[in-house]
Amino acid sequence: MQTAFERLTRRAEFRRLTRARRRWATPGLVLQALGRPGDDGAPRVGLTASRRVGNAVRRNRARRRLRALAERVIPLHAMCGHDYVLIARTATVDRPFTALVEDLETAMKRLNVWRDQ
RNA sequence: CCAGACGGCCGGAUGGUCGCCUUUCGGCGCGGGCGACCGCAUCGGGGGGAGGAAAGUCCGGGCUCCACGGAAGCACGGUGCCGGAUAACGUCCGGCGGGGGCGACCCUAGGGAAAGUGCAACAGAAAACAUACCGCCUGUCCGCGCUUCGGCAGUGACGGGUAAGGGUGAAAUGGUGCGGUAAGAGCGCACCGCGCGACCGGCAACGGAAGCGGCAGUGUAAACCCCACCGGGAGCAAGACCGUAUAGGGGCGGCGCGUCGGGGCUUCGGCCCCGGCAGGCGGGCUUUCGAGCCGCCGCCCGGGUAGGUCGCGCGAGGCGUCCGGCGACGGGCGUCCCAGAUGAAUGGCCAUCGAACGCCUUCGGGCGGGAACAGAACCCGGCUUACAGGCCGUCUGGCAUU
RNA sequence: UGGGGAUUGGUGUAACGGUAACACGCUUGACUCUGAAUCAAGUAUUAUAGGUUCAAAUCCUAUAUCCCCAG
Repeated sequence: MQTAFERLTRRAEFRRLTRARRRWATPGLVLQALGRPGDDGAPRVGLTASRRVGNAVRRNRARRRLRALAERVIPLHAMCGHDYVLIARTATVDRPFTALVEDLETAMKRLNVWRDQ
């Protein structure tokens, strides 16, 4: 398997992507992406599930589905040297997994961070 | 069989595949160390990986830091029948009193109202300390009416007795009956209620009770309050350790007022200007000419923001069994090690099976449907709240049968 | 984690334990040729559930939602 991705863990890193205002929303999720100048390392991914998604069980489940989604798509198609944040929405829990995959691919293409194999 | 009461337990299952966190064992590699070994990276194998409420944060404790004098008291807050259990509790167990239910059983903040203060709307005559609106009985006086002239009944004014009756209210100074009386009244008597209560049972709460008292002060303390008991304060973001820099504190040591030529001024000490040479990271200010302050360089020390590590899971521990106890619980023995994350692991996807529930039904079943409440964050004991559905046991009432 | 507070018509606020008040709004009617203004009437599970009390928006307990403060 290719070099996977690292996780975003610092609040400042999340805020950097939020301030960039470069995002694309789909029914299943919202994607934020931003390049890291002068760094061509592995992509880094952060996951967010706010209280609007539901109670703790729904939030955990939404985050875990997004994590599984990232494990499947990011290593293959994400451009290196970029940070990504996947934000859960209310529909994330109930949406079919294949539709979530399409959502993420669409969002990545729209933000011009798509990389063909 | 129907209806119900109480207690306990479970709370989706199986498989495939791809992953995550932690722990342990082994292999290879790199780095450090004389070495035992330690650290890092990677690969492979094994073990473990959400709950009965993990939730709300309403109590109690452990643990840590702060304060302190072994404490005690005041304030404030809490608890509140009695006894026990416990590390402790507002929890639990057993018992008592009161209330509810045919019953099993359930509910119960349930100390003190003759220590004091407050409050009791409206209605009612009167609402807590004594009283009298209507009424009932009665005395005196005046007038009127009737009269057989003896009085009689009614009415008015003033006075006395009374607490039966009336109506109000949540609550009205015991209730019923008989006697009694001018009318009445525990005024007297009987029964019931109430108060005190020798004595008896019980560790106690409390229960029983001879006898005494004609009955005495209604309620409210989840109003203030009194009494008894409990509580020092803060919380794992506690607290400890490491510690980045072009940030910053302290100490020690080091780094400077060069010289030559020409000109000008002079209080004759020096000062200024121009040029050359040498040196350096070496600049600025003050000076009593010793130096001082800022500064720069080196070394050392302390604090410490980003961040990291520990705290962090062997414990009032789980399971089994025996003993003591009505029980909560306690004790002995055996056995097991059983989550530890930190933008936060405990999962994603697929398949099969599947309870509830809904629809249809020829009552055999068929179709749909797909699992409630909910996710550890230092730990433990409780309480409270949420929860589809299912299982087990004990007991009560009713019906039927024997 | 610790502490404090709020919840009353549609909205914003009142109410010593004793008929839930006020303003604006809304609805209906009157007045007007019509509208505005005006007048009249209506508009409440006092967040929910228990308890104390003769009586609870008020006192107590639990629950739900929301807000604020400190770290």
